[in-house]
Amino acid sequence: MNYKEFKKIYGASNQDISREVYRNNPDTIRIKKEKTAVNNLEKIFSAVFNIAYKKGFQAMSMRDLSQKTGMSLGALYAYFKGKKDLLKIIQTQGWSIIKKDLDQVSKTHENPRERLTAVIKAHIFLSELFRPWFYFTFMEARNIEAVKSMEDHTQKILTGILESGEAQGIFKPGDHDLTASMIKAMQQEWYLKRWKYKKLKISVDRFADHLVNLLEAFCLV
Amino acid sequence: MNYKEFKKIYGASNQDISREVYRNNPDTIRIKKEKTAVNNLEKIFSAVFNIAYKKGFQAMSMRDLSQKTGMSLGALYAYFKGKKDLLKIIQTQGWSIIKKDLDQVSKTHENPRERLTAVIKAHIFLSELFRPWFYFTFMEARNIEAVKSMEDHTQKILTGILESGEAQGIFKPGDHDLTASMIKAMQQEWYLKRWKYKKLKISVDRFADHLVNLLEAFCLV
DNA sequence: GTCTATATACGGATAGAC
DNA sequence: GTCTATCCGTATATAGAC
Repeated sequence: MNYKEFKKIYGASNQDISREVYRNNPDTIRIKKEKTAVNNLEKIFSAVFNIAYKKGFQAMSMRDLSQKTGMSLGALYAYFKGKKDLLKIIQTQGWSIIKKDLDQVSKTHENPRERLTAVIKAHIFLSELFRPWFYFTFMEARNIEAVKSMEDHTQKILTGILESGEAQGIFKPGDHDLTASMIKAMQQEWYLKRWKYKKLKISVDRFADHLVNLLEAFCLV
Repeated sequence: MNYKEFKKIYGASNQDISREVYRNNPDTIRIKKEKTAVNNLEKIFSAVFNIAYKKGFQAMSMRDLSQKTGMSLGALYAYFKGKKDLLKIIQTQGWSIIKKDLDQVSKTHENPRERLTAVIKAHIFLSELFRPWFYFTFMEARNIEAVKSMEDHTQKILTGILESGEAQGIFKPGDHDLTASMIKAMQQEWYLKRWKYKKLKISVDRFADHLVNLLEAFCLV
């Protein structure tokens, strides 16, 4: 599975996320027409990610956001109750589609080796597809409990695969928790340091393959 | 070399950094007595790291800082021109000692294998010793050019070691830039996710050894 | 050197017209 | 649905006493 194939199968779009957010927040979003709402939500999220990348969410003023989206201050407040509310929406509501894909992948493949590869790659490919969401969540929501527990969850999936692989004699015994942590660190590297890989001209497929190779050299019997 | 030994040889302290900062900023710091200045600078930095860890530097108000340090607003402004200036001081001035240690380590050991281990461990141990500095810089200064070029610099050291190891027939040929990136990602994991390793009761030595083992399984001929 | 009191600006949020 | 004008709290920064 490479990135191109992955996109065909699982490929949700930013529009899908915005629609999801719109439908999940009927009480805070005062806009009636779904089409305009979804459209503007996309603009808003994109602008937030853009500004927050440069100066952080806290340092972004509503006036910054107004300028970047081309919408007025008043208009913005029809889409969320306030700045805090906007943050919360991004932190919590936007993830349902992404989570769905991750869970789906982690159920495919019986063989531990294939399963490990699939799960690792799926995570990287998703973070490529929705990089701004991943980046923003990491930088602006690191200490939120929900995010920590998500990290815990995906780590446990990896540890589980490593353990069942060991039980089947495919993987070496070892400190699987620690190995799973290292995997997560390397996955995060992809969306945290985009500038580096752009500069080095390293594609997402090359990155993912390298990670899998590195890992198999260490784990396989 | 383990953490305990490392500390004995290279162990600078927070006080050393504060003294360095004091001496490097005679025009912005209005305090005459070095002892009180260094003392209070330590308090200030520690408080900044503490508050910024929870809510980020931008969200920290000067009143927060005043309360946490026990110093008044007026007193704080005798130590830096303003909040922006404080950020800049932390981002740029505090690193000279740390850089010195890193450079020193990277010159020891002729043998590539030993050198790789030494450099990797030294970086992790330094980040343990000065975790708040590393964490803060990552979170609050990621897109600063100076920080990017530091990352570039340390990455090139790693790539260089891998290449010379390949030339000597000790390491396998491979994509050394990418491998060096992965190493950096795993090193960063240590100071970015302290809560996780505390919870799993994994020591810095165990973490560092695991990283070295993982890498050698991949690199050694 | 450090404090308290205060000037000044800026940012979040709302009212009400269109 | 979106705009402009405006309110008001909060944050940075300074003045001047001790």
